[in-house]
Amino acid sequence: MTIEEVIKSTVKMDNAKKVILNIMYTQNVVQDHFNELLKPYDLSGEQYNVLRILRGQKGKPANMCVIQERMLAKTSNTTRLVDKLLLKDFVTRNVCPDNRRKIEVSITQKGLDVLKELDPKVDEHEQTFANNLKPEELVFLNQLLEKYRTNK
Amino acid sequence: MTIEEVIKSTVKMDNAKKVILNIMYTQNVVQDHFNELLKPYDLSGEQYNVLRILRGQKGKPANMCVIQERMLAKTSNTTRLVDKLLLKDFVTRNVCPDNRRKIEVSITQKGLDVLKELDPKVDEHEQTFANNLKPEELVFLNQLLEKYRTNK
DNA sequence: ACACAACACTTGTATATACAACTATTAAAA
DNA sequence: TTTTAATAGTTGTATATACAAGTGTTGTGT
Repeated sequence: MTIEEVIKSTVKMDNAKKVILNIMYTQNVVQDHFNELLKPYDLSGEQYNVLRILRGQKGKPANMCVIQERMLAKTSNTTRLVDKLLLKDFVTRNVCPDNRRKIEVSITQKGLDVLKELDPKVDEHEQTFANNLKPEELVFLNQLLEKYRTNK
Repeated sequence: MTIEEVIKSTVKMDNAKKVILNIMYTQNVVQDHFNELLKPYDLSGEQYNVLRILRGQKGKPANMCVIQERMLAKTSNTTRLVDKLLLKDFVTRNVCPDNRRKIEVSITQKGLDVLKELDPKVDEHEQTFANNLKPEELVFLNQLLEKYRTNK
């Protein structure tokens, strides 16, 4: 389905306009698909993201600003995101002894377990889309997107 | 900046994973840029979108479900979106005489004026990004994104 | 004609996000 | 040492979005 069909546009658009709509819409489609996957686990996409960042720390706790800078969407509310994860016992939160302004957030075993259960499903999600392209097209798509957003 | 640099990833990712992050992040960058543009006009991206759809009707009013199906993000709340536009006198809303379940929404002159003022800025926004790619790359990016999201 | 289903939209509620103001702690300057 | 500034997080408020239930209108079957 072309982007013109998606938005039922009658007029012809130039490629600069089309590419923006394509990026927006594709992100939407991918995100909807991912949210479906997460729904049974009562996790939002951003919450999952935080758990991934914490697992990437390999045992080392992360403080709030580290989490924030590693997230894709620079959400202004890491605190409340971590709150939600805390309620589900997926993370722990402690004041950093060296610098009491800082908070040390770590993933719990329960958090690691849920990630482990999700891993194959997330892989499958990624592959579902990636399989629509040849390996070299995938590489090229990455390069084009990177180049497209240069210096913003 | 590669997507690995953006999220400060230490480990190597495969291309299927990278492309998803690239799509998510690029959408984010583009959207932030666009929101900056709209800020002085007190319009959200979705509100702008609705105005564009209404202008596309060329005088013919659109009812709620027409607006909804033409939007990229299938938001469940066209009503409240139109409410906001109504408060700013950018649209009118009337019960359809032929079928009183339906609502006819039309853009006002004030709405058309604000779109006209925005047109060159939106063009510039689109070009800012598009200029990072050669014309044939832009075409290819559109094709790849379209192919990537096939059948979802 | 009446009951019932389908349609088009609205409203309530819970959650998410954006932005700014606020608190506590530490670092730097006077 | 006291004041001031910078840092790290938190909280309040307003707005946005998602999902489900509700209202009024029209269409269909008996």
